[in-house]
Amino acid sequence: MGRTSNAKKQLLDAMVDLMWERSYGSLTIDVICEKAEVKKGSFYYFFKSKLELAIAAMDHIWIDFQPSLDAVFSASRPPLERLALQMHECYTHSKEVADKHGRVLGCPYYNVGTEISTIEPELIEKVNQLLARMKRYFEAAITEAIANGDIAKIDAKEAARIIFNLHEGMMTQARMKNDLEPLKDLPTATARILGIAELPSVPESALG
Amino acid sequence: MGRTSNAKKQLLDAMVDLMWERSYGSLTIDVICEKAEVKKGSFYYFFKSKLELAIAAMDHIWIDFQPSLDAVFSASRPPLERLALQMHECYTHSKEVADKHGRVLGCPYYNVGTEISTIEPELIEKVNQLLARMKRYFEAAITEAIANGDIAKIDAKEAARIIFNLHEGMMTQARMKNDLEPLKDLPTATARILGIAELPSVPESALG
DNA sequence: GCTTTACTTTACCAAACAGTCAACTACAAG
DNA sequence: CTTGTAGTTGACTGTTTGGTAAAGTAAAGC
Repeated sequence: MGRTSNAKKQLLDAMVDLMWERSYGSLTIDVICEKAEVKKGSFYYFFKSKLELAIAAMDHIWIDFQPSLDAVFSASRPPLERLALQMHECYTHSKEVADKHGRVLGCPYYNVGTEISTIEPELIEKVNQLLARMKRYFEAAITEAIANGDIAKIDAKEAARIIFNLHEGMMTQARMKNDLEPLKDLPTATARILGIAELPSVPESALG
Repeated sequence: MGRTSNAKKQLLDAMVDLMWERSYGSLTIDVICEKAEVKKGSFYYFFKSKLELAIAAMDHIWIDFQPSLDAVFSASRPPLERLALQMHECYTHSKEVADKHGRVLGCPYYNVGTEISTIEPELIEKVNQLLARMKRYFEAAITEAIANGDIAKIDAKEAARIIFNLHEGMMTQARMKNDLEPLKDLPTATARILGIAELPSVPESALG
């Protein structure tokens, strides 16, 4: 079967970091290869272009990210608690990333999606698909909260869209200002949109 | 005083369009010059780099945009009506832009701000400054609405941050999906955050 | 240990690119 | 109408870039 390699994974990891830390357009094949410690020939052995690597990198992020989303939105938790935890995790996870990268970075999907939406149709399609998948977690929790009578009857799809876009808008704001403070508005804002005084507090058992 | 020129304005206009339609990173000096119908030598006569032009282009957008902001947030209108009109204008203006450019483009400040925030400190500073200026319109209207007793006493700065970021998040979503529908959630969402059933309707005299 | 196959490496090319410069031109003001 | 000045032009340089291809190498499987 020939020799084995981890160059593909190294390229994906490097691409994820670079797109997050910088931007899609500012990256060159040489820069990606240098960060991945892979020679250019190997790059073209595994990917036919920067675009193809970027699309694969988006899936790569999702595979890393989904387990924590599943944990936060676990059916074992009451729906409003899931949302409260997500808003909390958004802050703590962003802080971890900021500590690791020396800077607040926001949401990689929104960052590159905004940048390339008019330029790279295949990439924006992938980004939209993954963002839609993420939004469904919000929608399911809201639908369940309504069914439980935790909140008044509202349009769950609409509320999910609003909360999700607010979420992303705040992440973007945090990136631009290199400051985590905007994320602290998330629980209050979510509660307001759901028409309740405040979200339930996050149980200690869910933290750390 | 020597010969006159409109090359500088042509470059600024071209840069605004290109950054909005594409992205900052995807632009080369040659592309900018071609769109502006200006030779590269003239580019370097007026600007020392793409970065410097981009910074000037941000101010250029503001100068075009401020009068309409002033009109929408006119003190002659009740504060909640200003917000209602702004949410309405956000849709109609985005539609005009989409008709003209053949695509939904979102907010130029958020677009390039997201892209370059980690790369070009001078440009992100300019963007943040102009976004803060824009946010003040929201904050003033909310403060006045509270003073008038139109809405309950809430933290006006916080509410302005939330509504503003939601606003920008929705514009970004509209760009990514190339679809104006997300913007229709704005009036409902704004009302929820202000803790009222709905925003006042926009008087016909304010339209068109 | 030999062969096949999966991957690596280096050197290379052509195109795209940022940035410069000296010669040139239009025009405003005296 | 002439002179100084603001702006224009195109040709040029060196560098960075995407992309290729041919020779080389490690290991999996027989």
